[in-house]
Amino acid sequence: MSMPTPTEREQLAKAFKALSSPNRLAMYLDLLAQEETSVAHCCLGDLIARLEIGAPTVSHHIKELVNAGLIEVQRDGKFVRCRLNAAMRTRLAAFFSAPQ
Amino acid sequence: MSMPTPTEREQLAKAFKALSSPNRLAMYLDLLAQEETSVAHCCLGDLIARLEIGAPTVSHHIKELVNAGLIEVQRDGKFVRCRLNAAMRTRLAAFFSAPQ
DNA sequence: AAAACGATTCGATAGTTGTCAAACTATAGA
DNA sequence: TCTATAGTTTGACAACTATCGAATCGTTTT
Repeated sequence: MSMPTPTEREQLAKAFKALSSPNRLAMYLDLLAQEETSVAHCCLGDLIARLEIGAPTVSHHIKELVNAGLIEVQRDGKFVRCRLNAAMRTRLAAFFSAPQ
Repeated sequence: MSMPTPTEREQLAKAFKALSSPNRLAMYLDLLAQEETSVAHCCLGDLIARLEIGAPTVSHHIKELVNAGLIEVQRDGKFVRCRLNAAMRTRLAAFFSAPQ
């Protein structure tokens, strides 16, 4: 991996900060698992049910994850569907990958 | 990547928290760059010179990075040599790698 | 032994953050 | 239009954190 520019470094720090809260990491892992089992939908209610925190907190965390570029959301009627941002995932994988 | 256990999740969150501070991420990047250019030594003074923060703060950050399993340190006379923990790096790469 | 140097510990402080309860908005269905 | 459901916003607070200056510790050099 080549040396990130200062801007890239800030984006990386932002992504890591987003994943540094245990509950936010759990949310990311939930979406990761969903990705791999091809389950179609994942709305905030699902995440709220699995974690032991309130709706406002989940809503707040989702915003952080979106802002960090880690996930994407999309309104679908009453629901907000969440899924991983594949590009960012690839980028983070590259960051930690040893050269060659 | 298989679903991490709760303990693994906490270790991951800890690692991400350690990388979420811009200055700590800069330190990690410094060591990463060193790794790839095969420069032998890197003591705290080097990191202090490159960042604009004081020695006590750098010392504190180093402890956090060690505690998160991201780097390793070793006393060498007056100096403290720092280098990446390769195993943790591999683990984090695996975390973000898409399946297959 | 004394001075110099590299690093750590301590105490304090300004700023950040995870969480909640209450109030609110938006959409869907009766 | 009324009601229920899904999610958001606001305001507040306790806990945490990045940073600093001053004092201290450990090692090397003189």
